[in-house]
Amino acid sequence: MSKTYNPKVIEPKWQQVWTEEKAFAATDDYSKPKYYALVEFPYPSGQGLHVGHPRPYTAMDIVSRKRRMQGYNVLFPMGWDAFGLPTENYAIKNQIHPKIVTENNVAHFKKQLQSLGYSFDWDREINTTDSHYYKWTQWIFLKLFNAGLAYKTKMPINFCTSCKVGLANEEVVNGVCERCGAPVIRKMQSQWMLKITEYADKLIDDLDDLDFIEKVKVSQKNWIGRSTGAEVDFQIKDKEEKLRIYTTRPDTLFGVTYMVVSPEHPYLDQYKDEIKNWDAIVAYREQASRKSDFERTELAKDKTGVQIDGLTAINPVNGKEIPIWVSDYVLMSYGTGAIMAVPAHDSRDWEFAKKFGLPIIEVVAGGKNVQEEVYTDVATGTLVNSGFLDGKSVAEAKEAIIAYLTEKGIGEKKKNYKLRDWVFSRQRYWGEPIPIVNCEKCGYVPLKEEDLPLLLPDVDSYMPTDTGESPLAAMTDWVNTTCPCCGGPAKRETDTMPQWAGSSWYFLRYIDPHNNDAFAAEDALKYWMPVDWYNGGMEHTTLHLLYSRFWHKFLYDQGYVPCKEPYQKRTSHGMILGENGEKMSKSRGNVVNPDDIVDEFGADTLRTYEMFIGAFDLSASWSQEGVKGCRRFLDRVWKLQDMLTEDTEYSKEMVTKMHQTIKKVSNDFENLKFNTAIAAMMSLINDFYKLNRVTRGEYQTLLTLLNPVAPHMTEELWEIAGFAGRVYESTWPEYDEAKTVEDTVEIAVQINGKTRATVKIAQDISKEDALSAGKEALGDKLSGTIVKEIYVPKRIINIVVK
RNA sequence: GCCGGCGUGUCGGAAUGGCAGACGAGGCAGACUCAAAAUCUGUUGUGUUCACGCACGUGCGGGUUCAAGUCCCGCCGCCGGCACCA
Repeated sequence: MSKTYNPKVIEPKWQQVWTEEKAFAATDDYSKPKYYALVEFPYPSGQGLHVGHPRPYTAMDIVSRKRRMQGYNVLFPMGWDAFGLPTENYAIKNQIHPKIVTENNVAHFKKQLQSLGYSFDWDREINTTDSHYYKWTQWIFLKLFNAGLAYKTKMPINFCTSCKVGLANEEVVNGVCERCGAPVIRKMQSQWMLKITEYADKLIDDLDDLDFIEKVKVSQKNWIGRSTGAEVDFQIKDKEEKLRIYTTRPDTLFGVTYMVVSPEHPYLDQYKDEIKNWDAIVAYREQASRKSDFERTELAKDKTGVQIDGLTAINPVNGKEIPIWVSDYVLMSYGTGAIMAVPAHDSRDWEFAKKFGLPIIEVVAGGKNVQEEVYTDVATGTLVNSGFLDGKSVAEAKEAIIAYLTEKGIGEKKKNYKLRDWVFSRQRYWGEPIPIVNCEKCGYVPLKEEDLPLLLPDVDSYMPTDTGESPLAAMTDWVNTTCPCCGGPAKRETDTMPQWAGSSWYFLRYIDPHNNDAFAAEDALKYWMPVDWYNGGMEHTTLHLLYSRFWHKFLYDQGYVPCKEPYQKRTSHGMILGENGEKMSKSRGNVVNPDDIVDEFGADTLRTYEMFIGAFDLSASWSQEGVKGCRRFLDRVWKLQDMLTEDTEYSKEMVTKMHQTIKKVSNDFENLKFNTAIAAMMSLINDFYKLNRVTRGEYQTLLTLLNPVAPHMTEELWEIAGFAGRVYESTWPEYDEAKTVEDTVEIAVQINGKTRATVKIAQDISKEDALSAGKEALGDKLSGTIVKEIYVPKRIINIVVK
């Protein structure tokens, strides 16, 4: 009898063996085929690892282990995305330096991850808060600055009127501060911005050649939101200046009945003296400043606005005078901050016009009465009430009006994006300092490359200031410096970078993590890039994934990386929910700690369960009973050693099943269908139990197939059975397609689509023979006139009768 | 609100348009045991029938097809993202 399966002993044993043997180190042997598998590095929070983390990590660990057995030089690294708001807030609250908090959290996370037996190459561990790392984050920022892609502008931040600090969106709950409950206002602050919009077209167009799951591509395209329309100038009556608007529907220009400018539009201040209801405008502006863009445009059930008394615009195509309103459904950050309103054919304009009793003029026929229902269909309508555009389709009218506007010099074709430039400043301590100084003479001056890294000052106090500025602003010794350009007095930038900065290029650093002369050596980049497979959460699709593609494309344009896209393949995993089907959270009391599962059942059971829990891309609820089932499966595998025979071949009863299982597991691992791969292995083991026998050949194959999922146990069993070497350095099993099919198949025989019998026939039988065998199986159930006979080989026979 | 996704037994979930419910959990029964647990074996969608069967079944309402969980149209419900959480 075998000894009992004890993961508490064998798991640490094998983890130590792997470390000693450097089993999973990526080598610098560039003659071997490479495979770069990447998972999103975690934010080391105080809560420690969550059962959600092991899902993607185990999945890519499986892929990595399989690739090594297939002969690849695999890079599968791990690191820490350690700058961030929660650490800083925790540090302030508990009076511990964020650096210490981070060190503790990282140590905890690392211990937890190591207990799960991942095949990470720990020699390449990185940490975004390490100055040897963020030196290069700052270096990339300087390159962006020098290329004109970083600039400063006034942007609103959330500001708590009581705490006097800038707040993240997450810290604002229903318009009030999460900590103190005081109202939050939108305060204008000078901010660093990155021109991601300059890469908008490339970020959309280059998606075509990438192996990203479709919903990721769709999300990125929608997020960038490219639209083609026109900018048009409307003369302001009795004024020099024109009001420029952006519209995606220039074809509806004859239907304009009013215009709207955003509350932040510069013309309001400019024409202050002529605006008769200035007080009302100011009051409205104040009210709008309390809302986020999201509240203004999307959640607003009721449109609000004020008509500007004193300014009128003139429609350039028909000379009509039209009123100008201020409303917060128009954003300064999209288009030109002003719109022409065509209530008949835009639902927001329609709601606004209905609320304020503004006229609605139909210019595209095809809908119902536009006084009662807006008509926005662009595919079928025909232009009316539109002078020279009458009778044209929407598409024709668009083209004609753009040509007209261009010719007359009153407008032009214009592409626009929903994508906005990236707000790159945070008024926070715990982030990468922005390597810029502000010199009275020279303006914003970048630090010299040799002066990097610009270290985050190591101080005791990093409390927020009450002006909304970064805590760094209070550190005058650090702030006051000299200009790298003229040597005169200058002040350092006190904002820090957002957490997204460090994660925008981390995959490059893994390639050559100890290099002090470059973020990575050229030949190493050439060999390892691009990342072959990157798996991460759907929640990172539009920010992290887009930001890192943007930085990579920039580095490519500057000649620093060898490929224009960082990731060849991108997949996503679903969330692990609590036992009650809700998101796991402390407040809901449904959090499962992976340590407890490892302690009670072992890491191999946790890994198996996380992969078996359901379809990898869908969310799944945790179930303690399900964990037990996976442990039972591993116990059954363990006990197979008592049924082992000396035969090194597959037995005749099992040969088809073996080849089928190798095929199924191999393919399912590639397609992230881990649940069905494990189901196939369970079924295989059930068969061994029925025979009460497993040959050494079958056993060896099984241990290899199962190794990526349950690496510790399979290494132990491999050693006990006396197979040569280690499983991790063995070869992935092959299957013979011809041996995956039985000679005969049992198929259903239907009458009018309803199964009435089954029949066992040779799988390569002719249609005639199949049909007659089917009819025979049906016997006297078959009656009436046969209308049609269908035979789908290996699938079905269907006889249609009347 | 906009964008994306998901609705299948008691539960987690399987099904290139081809016998719905693989695999696991739970239940029931048997073996082992003084007994229980563990383990092993069998069984398990609903209705109806002594039974062979038959009928009904994939959120709801229509449609396409020899054949629909799967494709199309229209609803309902739930989940995720929405730019300073990461």
